[in-house]
Amino acid sequence: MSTAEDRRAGARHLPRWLGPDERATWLALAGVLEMLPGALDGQLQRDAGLTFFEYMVLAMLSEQPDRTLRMSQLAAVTNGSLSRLSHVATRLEKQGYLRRVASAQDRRATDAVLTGDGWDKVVATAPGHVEWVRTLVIDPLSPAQQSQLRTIGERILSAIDPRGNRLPVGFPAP
Amino acid sequence: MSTAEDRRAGARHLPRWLGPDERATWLALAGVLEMLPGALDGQLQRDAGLTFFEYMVLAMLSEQPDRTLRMSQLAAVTNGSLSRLSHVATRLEKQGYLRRVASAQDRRATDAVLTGDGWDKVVATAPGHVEWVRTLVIDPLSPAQQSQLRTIGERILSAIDPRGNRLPVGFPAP
DNA sequence: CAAGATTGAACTATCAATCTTC
DNA sequence: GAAGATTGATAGTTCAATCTTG
Repeated sequence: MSTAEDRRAGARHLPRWLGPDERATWLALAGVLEMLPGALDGQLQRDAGLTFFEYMVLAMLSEQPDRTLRMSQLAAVTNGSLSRLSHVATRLEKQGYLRRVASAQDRRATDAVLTGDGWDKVVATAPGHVEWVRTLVIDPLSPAQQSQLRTIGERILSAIDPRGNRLPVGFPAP
Repeated sequence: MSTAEDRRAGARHLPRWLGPDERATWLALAGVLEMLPGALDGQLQRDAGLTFFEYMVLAMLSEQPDRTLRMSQLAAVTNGSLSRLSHVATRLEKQGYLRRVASAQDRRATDAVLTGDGWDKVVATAPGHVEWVRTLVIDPLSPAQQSQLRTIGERILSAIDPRGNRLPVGFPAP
């Protein structure tokens, strides 16, 4: 048996609408989703001519002992698709910040390697970027809130991708 | 007096690097920033042929008593730029979901009005979208965490835009 | 057939310039 | 001159198709 609302909405179950508190939570997060990427891209674009995703690619490579990562692993740690990474790698390669070399072990695979110029770029860019991240995200939050945000973020990520191919790689500390 | 690190980085102050906890917090949030928009867009694109931003535009209009909002106000409540909204409004207008009419009071202004088709589109789309939002962000969190996320999100938004032109408008409950 | 990766086309967003009205 | 809004060009992302190797 179905209700009038079911048929109107084409839903198989009565939709569980968000309550006032849930709605406020969601709108706050949605606001962050719309605003923060632009704020991050803006600083990096002005100061370094990089997008946030491009910076993350270079930064994640700079964390590796040999400054090298398989394309598929690099995509995982930057939370991007392989296709997106491939396009970005083409751009970064043209700018001389990384190069791609065929893997010796698995001949399907490609390794991305940070060049000397790429390393210098990260070293030059990281301080301003980290300052900006502090200004927008870290400093406005108490240590308790930072801890809460970490847990909350990890839960949401698990809901999006239960497999969770996110590797424990680091943030640049050159 | 400046340190070697200052000169190397071109920084005027010693960069305050993120500590391990801060770094984990930031990486968790950065992961959400990269993954969640795609997950939201994916559901809406498949089920309704809409982007998340397009859905928000229609949903915010559907909240208004007269289903009408000034373009600049609509941009504010959807956390988008006026330029972005203008392009999106052109697309939505072509699809018949909204129309734009010159304001009577201020002849510089334009009012966006949700059409009957636009209303129907929101009614048909909202249940599936709300279910997906529940699955990804509400249900994985305890009520306490939801409350924390709201406060945290609002703090970050204040850091990005201290003026905070965000209006108290609602979520669709058609 | 699955995994790793790349490519081109279509789409979306951003930026600067522009126009009109207050 | 500033506010409200639009436009065109540029740049970046996504999607599906493709290719090669395990």
